[in-house]
Amino acid sequence: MGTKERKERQKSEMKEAVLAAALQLFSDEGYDNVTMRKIASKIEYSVGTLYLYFKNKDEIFFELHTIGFNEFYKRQQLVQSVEDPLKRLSEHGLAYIQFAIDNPLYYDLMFISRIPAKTLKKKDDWESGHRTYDMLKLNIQQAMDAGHLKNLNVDVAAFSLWSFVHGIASLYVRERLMMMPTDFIKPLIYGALQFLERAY
Amino acid sequence: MGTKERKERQKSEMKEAVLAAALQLFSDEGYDNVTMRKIASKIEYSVGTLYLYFKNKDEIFFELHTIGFNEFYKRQQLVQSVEDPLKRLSEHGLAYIQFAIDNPLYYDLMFISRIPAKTLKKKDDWESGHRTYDMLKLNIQQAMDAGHLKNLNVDVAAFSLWSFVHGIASLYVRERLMMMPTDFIKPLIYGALQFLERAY
Amino acid sequence: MGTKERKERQKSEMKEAVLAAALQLFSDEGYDNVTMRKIASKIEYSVGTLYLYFKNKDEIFFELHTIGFNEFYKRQQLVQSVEDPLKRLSEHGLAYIQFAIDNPLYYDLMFISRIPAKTLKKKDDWESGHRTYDMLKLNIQQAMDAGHLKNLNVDVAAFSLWSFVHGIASLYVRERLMMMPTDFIKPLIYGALQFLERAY
Amino acid sequence: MGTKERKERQKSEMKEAVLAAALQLFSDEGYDNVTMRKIASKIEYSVGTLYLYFKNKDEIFFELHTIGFNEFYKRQQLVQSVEDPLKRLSEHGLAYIQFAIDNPLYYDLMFISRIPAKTLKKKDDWESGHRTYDMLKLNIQQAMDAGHLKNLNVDVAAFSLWSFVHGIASLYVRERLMMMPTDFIKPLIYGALQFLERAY
DNA sequence: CATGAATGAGAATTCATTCAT
DNA sequence: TATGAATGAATTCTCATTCAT
Repeated sequence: MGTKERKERQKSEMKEAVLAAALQLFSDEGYDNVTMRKIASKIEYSVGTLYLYFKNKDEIFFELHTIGFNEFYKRQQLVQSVEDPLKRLSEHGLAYIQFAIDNPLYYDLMFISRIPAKTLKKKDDWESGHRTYDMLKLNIQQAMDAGHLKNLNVDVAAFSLWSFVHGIASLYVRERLMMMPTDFIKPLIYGALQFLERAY
Repeated sequence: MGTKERKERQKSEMKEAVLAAALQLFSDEGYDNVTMRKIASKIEYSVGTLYLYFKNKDEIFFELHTIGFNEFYKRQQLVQSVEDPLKRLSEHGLAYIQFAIDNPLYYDLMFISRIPAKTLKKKDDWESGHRTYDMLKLNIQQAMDAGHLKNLNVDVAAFSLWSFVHGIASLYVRERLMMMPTDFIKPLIYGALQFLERAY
Repeated sequence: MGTKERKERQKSEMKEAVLAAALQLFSDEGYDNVTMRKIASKIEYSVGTLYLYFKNKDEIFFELHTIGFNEFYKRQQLVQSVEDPLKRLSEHGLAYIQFAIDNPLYYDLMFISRIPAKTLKKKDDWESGHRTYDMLKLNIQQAMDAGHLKNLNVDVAAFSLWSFVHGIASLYVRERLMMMPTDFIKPLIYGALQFLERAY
Repeated sequence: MGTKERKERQKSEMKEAVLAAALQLFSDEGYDNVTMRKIASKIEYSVGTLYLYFKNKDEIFFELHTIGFNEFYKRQQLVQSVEDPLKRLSEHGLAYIQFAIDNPLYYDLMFISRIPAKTLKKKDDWESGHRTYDMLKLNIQQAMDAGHLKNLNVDVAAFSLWSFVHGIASLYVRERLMMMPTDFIKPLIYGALQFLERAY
């Protein structure tokens, strides 16, 4: 029945609206300063309504967490189609940062924020994080096999690359770059990625 | 008067005790879970007493912020005595990370945490941040003048270096490295700093 | 019209289902922990539906009250067919307790529970309580006329008998006898009734 | 110091005021209908203040429970000084009921109310209940040894006596005797106790 | 200087009830 | 008739802050 479908759609639209509001508030005010009241009033509903869609506050944040990691993993995977190992490595870093630029709120939630302990217990999420790290190590190994990144330990290289892109992403996401003229920021980021390649 | 001085000293000892307790709690329980009551009971005073030394909770954290930045600047300055420009650059990075390792709570507070908006208005703090960044740029320029870091823009290089060390420090401070064996972490960090030098 | 009748029947079947669910929940979770949602989900209807059959939550419990008192009175009346006054008195007590054993939820609701003040206003219910008490007094009088319960005031005797059976029933219903081995409880109760007869 | 003592006294006076208000409300409105707000406003304090004296709502009720059982046990013990076993038994019953008459709110809380599960866990309280029951059985045995209560099982007798006095107390406490003229109630109760003795 | 009592505002969550569909 | 979405008011509990002593 069309009716049933419409209802389903409305329900999921509502959930999305709640999640979007929560994500925005979370980014603006920090995890602990987001109250159910604030989320509710942002979407102009009563507080109780939130509880029709989510069991409790934690669940809202856990759901955002999951969505973020899924999208993250998907993006990272796309890079794997690049043939040349060195180019793949570069694209990998670019994709990482691009994810942060495109989804700064998610990046913050996933990689910077302190997260409520309860949420952390559900380890499934971290898996896509680990899978991504393994993917990075594999790419590094293949680049090494192709004669690059000489005289380096895989773990050190992986950690270095991750630190670098995480540093960039963090500064961008937490707006520590605001001192720079806006037009300047992205060239800076891409410049930094090129800088990194000098070390390969 | 000696009396006056003693009182001053006692007063500042008390403030330090409060700040130390607050910093510790901040680390143990996360920014938002630090309550005035917890700070007070940690130093075995009553809550009301805190208000004799600090106007309010924000002021406590603002003061920590200031202390952190001063210490940070002092540390960075020590490096300037190194003659060789390239060596100086390496030491600069090392000092940055060493600060984070030695003072993870301060690093977190200064470069990662979200700070209540009110606090941020007092811009004085950031000054030592800016001074440090200028110092970095100067060091880079001098390294370039000495023939290193060829074909690079100063701003790009400064941003790259900062990102790199901030990335390392962030991952360390927010315990995103917990997946690694403990003994492994510091070699990894020093390895990463060497990796960076390949790009010089 | 048959249609009308069928509808009536369906309506009253629905009401009964609601009342049964409410009574059960009342027993399982305590009066105040029964929510409309729980009742509704127990009979697998939506909450709103309850309001088609009952004005509000109070009405549900008031109706249970009424049903209980009616059943109670009916049971008590059956005893009146016993010829011998003394035997009739004994049977009366037994029937009282048997009602509590067979319908602990009703007994609780009727004679122990605090009922929302609103409900109590409707005094009709108590009538069957009064009628029963009058019946008891009549039976006592007739036993006296037959030479039993010598030297006793009717009111004192009635109150004594009622207290006794109510005491037993209350302890049973509110599970204050749980310390006793299960098999022991009913013999105890019947023993107590015989004990009472020693005073006749 | 007198100051310290005065503060102690004030503190315990406050606790008592809270407990008294809670007990009254509890009796008037039933356990679950007593809210912290109601208690607070009855003593004309803010809600938060209650939490300075009691950890949470349960603790208030648990404390009342404890006080009640202690007083109860003390009262029951007094009777033991009566020499004559039969007289002692009578006094025992009288003391039981007198406790209920003097402390109807406590009696309700202790022997009639449904109590939050958490409270029940702390079994210490029940001990004085059990000790009292054991005392009753002992007294019965001694009355039997003195030639009374012939042909009776101790357990049956104990249960009968308890049921009887509990029945009276319950009806009194829950105001099921309101249909009787006030002046009539107490004579009725004492009459009932005499009635009971006919069975000895 | 130090305290501890007090509070008002605000947090998460629950629930009886209403109402458009 | 039946529903499910929505809400307002209520619940327990916490906390930064004030203030008389």
